[in-house]
Amino acid sequence: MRNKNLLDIYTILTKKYKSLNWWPIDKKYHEKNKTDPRFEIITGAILTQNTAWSNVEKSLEKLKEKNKLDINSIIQSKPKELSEMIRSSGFFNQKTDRLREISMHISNKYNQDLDKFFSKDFKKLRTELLSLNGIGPETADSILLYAGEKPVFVVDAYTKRLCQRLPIDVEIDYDSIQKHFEKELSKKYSGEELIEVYNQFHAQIVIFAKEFCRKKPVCSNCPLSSICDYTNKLL
DNA sequence: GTCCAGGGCCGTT
DNA sequence: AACGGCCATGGA
Repeated sequence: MRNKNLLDIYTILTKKYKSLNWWPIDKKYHEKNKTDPRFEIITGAILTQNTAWSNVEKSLEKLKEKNKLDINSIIQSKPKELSEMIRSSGFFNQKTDRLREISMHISNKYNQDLDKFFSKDFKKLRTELLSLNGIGPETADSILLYAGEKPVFVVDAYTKRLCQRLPIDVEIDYDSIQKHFEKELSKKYSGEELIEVYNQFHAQIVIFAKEFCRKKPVCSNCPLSSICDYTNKLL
């Protein structure tokens, strides 16, 4: 049976993983420093590009130690200082440029005001994000969904792998997969609830793929084995 | 020691 | 349009 139903998959994964707190932010830091917590998500989205989150956490801690986790501080920091603080995230020279570029953009065009930034029509905002050097579709969509709370489904390497293995009948490119997920999920959900489903489902897929649907799959005890062709082929 | 992680860009076919 | 090389650290 090809073309697995996304709603079925979501139901199964929700049963297993309950409610995930996927993109934690340090609320206390931002309350104390009167900084915008959404910028921590923007920063994390860039730092985690092809990088383990554990390495990103170290960088975020360093930025917080030095009270630099805000747009203005990033702009004011010397590039060398900044790249040293985010060293643990890897690709630190590029990521320094990328953090500075998006910070400059939000500063120049929105006066460093993320309320203004995110109040823009999110489809236009997506195009705008993609025009920045170093912001590709996944980073843009992570920012839109997790910081902006916009109804945008985030696709990543794990989502692609899941689609190939189950399989889900869709072209394996970012936009096709995203469209398919958004179309299917918005049949059942809407508004705030849809946003929460996008949030949870993406998080579930990442956790699930790390645990079971790895490059070398661990199919024993996989919660999706009953509907996965890949598993059944192996057996 | 090797592999790879919550990508994206740029140059070559 | 598709593909390969490149960017770099730290944990498994």
